[in-house]
Amino acid sequence: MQKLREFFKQSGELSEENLDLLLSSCAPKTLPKGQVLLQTNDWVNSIYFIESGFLHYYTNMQDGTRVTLKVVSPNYFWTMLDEFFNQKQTLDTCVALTDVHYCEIKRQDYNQLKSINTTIANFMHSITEQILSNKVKEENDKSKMSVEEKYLDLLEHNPQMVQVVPVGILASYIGTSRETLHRIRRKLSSV
Amino acid sequence: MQKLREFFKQSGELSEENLDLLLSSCAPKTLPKGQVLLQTNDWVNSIYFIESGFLHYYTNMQDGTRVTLKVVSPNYFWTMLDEFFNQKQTLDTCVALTDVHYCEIKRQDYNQLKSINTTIANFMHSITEQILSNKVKEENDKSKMSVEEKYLDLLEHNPQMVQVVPVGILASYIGTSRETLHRIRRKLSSV
DNA sequence: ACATATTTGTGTCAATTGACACAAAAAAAA
DNA sequence: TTTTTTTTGTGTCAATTGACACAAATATGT
Repeated sequence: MQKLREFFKQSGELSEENLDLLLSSCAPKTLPKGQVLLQTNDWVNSIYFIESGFLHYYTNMQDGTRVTLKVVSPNYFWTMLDEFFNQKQTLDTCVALTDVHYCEIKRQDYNQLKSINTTIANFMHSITEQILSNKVKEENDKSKMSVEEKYLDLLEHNPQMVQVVPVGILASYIGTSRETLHRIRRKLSSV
Repeated sequence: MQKLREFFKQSGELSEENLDLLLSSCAPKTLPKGQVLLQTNDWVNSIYFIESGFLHYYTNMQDGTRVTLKVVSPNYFWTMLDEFFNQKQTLDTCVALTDVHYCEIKRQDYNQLKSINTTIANFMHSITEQILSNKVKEENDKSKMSVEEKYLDLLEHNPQMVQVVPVGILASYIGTSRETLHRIRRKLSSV
């Protein structure tokens, strides 16, 4: 849980005591490559923090194709937020693209944490605010970029993801076809 | 502030007393059509709740074009989140597309509210969680839709916006060109 | 190590899209 | 009301893209 500890530390000031309280609700786990984390009809009862590896979060379309909603990278909190907060079953799927080490926080523990003391509650609220503002910033930045720029941005900021994740999934994540992404890569390598 | 009062009421249980405390930090204001709410180099020090009218939130690109980041509709909280939470100056612009009635909550009041009592603090955290999960759900839903489906979805769920907002801005919001959106409208009206 | 399954690289072709240009209509300003 | 500005509707054309098809290369499982 080393990376999660770091994440909490740099998110704000927190006594060692409170930090330990937080971490005591986080259970370290492992998911081998190819294994399912969540799938259609599952209830979503946890938040996940990825310590290492990549997850593929996608929708199964009626025609059998998959639309990538997110490739989850290390050092991020992730869950199916609508389903988690509003206690719904999901229609989507999340599988491990590589072996994954993660920490799991169950809804019950998440809610309990908020009632331990106001310092922890404030800290958790501020993390939620940061996740929200990062999310929106990320989305805004993307809407200014072409497909090629999005790919270059990934290469720059998350090269490991480009190496590890199959091109078809990358393309779907960026919002284009496998062939178009391939054309971009060919062009870039020829220059 | 009638709509904001309704919004709070249906977001959770809150005594009349706490509701009044919340509303006492919200100042009702008016912005005439065409007026600027926020522009390049402004500091973002408030959250806004739109009671009526529409705002246009966009980026000014280097080549002079504008990329629409959001058309803000009534009954939503909105601000430039990254700039608000992280106290930055913005590079973007937000103007009124129609006369707008809104409520303003300043950062100072927002932070003070959280310290009044735990009920209010919990309530505010849960609103942040709802905004976050709605945002992500909205984004996921959109990534499954074609341009035409996005337009039909707007027609169904926000017809007033389609009526009031210029086609060029709608197109940019949906992520396409004015001409393509026009082709879609022509096709739909001929059927 | 071998057999099987998945992913990649590539070409062709049809369909979609964006860029440009401009007249008509509508809205805003004077 | 008249003038000016903004927005809309439309056509043409070139460029980009997605769909399909398949061989080569990798990765996976036994």
